Amino acid sequence: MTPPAAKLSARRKSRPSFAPLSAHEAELAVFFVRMAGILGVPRSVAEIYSLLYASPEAVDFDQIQGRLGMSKGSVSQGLKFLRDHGMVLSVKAPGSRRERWQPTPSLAASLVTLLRNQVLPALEQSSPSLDRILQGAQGSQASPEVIERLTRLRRWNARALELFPLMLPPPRES
Amino acid sequence: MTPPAAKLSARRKSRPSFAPLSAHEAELAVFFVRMAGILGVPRSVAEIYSLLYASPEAVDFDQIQGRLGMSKGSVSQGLKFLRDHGMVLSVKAPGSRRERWQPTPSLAASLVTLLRNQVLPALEQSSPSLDRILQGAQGSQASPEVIERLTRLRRWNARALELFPLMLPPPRES
DNA sequence: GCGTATGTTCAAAAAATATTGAAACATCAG
DNA sequence: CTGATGTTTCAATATTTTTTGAACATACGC
Repeated sequence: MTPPAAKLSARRKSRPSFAPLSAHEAELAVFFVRMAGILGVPRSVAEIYSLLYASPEAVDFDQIQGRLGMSKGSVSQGLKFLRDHGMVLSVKAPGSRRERWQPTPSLAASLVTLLRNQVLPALEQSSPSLDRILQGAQGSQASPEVIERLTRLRRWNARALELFPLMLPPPRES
Repeated sequence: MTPPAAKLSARRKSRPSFAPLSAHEAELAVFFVRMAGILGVPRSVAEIYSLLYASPEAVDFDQIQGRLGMSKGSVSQGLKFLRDHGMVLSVKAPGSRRERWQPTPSLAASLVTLLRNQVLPALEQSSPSLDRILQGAQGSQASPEVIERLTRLRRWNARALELFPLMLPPPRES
């Protein structure tokens, strides 16, 4: 099936051809993918982060796409996710429009941000609900045991709500 | 379409017919489903837990199935999940083969167990990987920056690994 | 300013996950 | 013992999530 040396010297852009992941890079990706799974972060996002983490230099869009063999769409969405959660930083080389990416210095801080962003909205949304539910239970003749449970639940919710924001300053302006 | 009073007095078992969830029960379920989502716990499991949580008395298999309107399979799997993570307890009424379920007293403890069960295996599996990766990086001429990152990562992994088991005694025997 | 290098969006396809239900299994009350 | 009750299993199905890729936007170097 080998096609006849496809119109050689296609001037357009020497078809970059990126190195596949090394064994160690691949193994690190497995690690990150596994951990990400626990928080429901998609594989592609974990792979991107892993690549940046194992790279001495900042990595650009095309390298990410090429070395991980994933679509533009995935790279774009993955970087958006990582950006939105403050997990990566971009550096622009002068005289080029292209952005190059690297992991935020502290992985710990990144994780806290991620966690916060996932949990806080849920807690906030639930707060009024819990109040309503508890009041309802107290109004009707609900069992003391259930009321006790609901009370504890609401107390927790409230405590988490005031504790979380202390863990880190709110996400930087976009 | 009303069928002719379907053979009345079908002796077999008066078709129990379970009450649908009350407004408050439903709202609580939304809360638990939302929280469970963060940890990737399926909706059906959260619904079951929520129902038990809001019930003054222990609840049996058929009631769970009936009130939540879910299949036997889901109820069975859901209870298995909750059982395996120490989140529910069963009580057997004397003279009946049927089990009745209630939430474990401490939701906090349940969550820790759940977390531990999800995270620990991942950490353990990853430990040798990380060692290998780091050694590889040190062997080849990897950048100091990357080596530093990998070192920190492994230190974390190790620390988490020794910290986690302290949080609660290992899951009770089945 | 123009044209293209660079990135984003989003509908459709693919993959992963959860749910169902019927058949197999287990157990205990009689 | 045994048969009905109570539960689990698992292949098939339904649902949700993720990925793809081609069309669309944007802005920068020239």
